[in-house]
Amino acid sequence: MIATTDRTPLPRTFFDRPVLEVAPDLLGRLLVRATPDGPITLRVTEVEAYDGGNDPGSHAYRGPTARNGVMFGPPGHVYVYFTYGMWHCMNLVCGPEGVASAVLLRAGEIVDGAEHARKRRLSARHDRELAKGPARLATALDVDRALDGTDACAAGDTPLRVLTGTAVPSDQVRNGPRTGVSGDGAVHPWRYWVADDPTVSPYRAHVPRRRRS
DNA sequence: CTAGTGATTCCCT
DNA sequence: GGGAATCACTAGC
Repeated sequence: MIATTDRTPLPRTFFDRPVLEVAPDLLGRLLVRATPDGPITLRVTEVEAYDGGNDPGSHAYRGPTARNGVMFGPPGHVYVYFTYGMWHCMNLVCGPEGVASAVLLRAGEIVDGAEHARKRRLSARHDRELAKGPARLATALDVDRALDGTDACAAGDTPLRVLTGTAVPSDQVRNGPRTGVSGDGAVHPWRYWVADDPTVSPYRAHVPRRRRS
């Protein structure tokens, strides 16, 4: 008997838990994004946890700002930030309202609507590279700051939703240091990925860069 | 395959 | 002012 994929939306209670519980539990879940061209479905294969005010690596570490306000709101909503002057990255807010933790979606496998994703990811040489990395994932799914604050648990005709999918068994979950995180936040092994999955991004340690003259 | 570097702009200090 | 939860491209092994 082969398990069929569960298309039921994840309830808000799924996200209203400690972020270190939610992060590994998101692997294998499905993200459905309604793009202007058509729907794209992504199976989540790699994430990172950011533990709000306790975590020097988190955008919320120094309190609420114009950028990170959504992180302090209710769980199950989307936090999108702009970085490196070019890219967007997408998170799902966890924990109760007032607790600013979130899970960064770092990579995934596009299981439906790849023809729409390819049009925005022209440099991808294989479909497994369409969403291999957080900014590639956001680009493939046409996610930018306009989606910041979107409720991913809402019913009806929404731009973005998270479905139950098929959770990855715990013996196939791996974890290690977070990619690109500098300073004291780098010590936590809060990156989680699916073992041996070809859509998981390569690990890159943080490298301080000097500004060009 | 790995390592090095330019691109480009928002946001906080 | 200058770093940033990154990517794409190049050189070299």
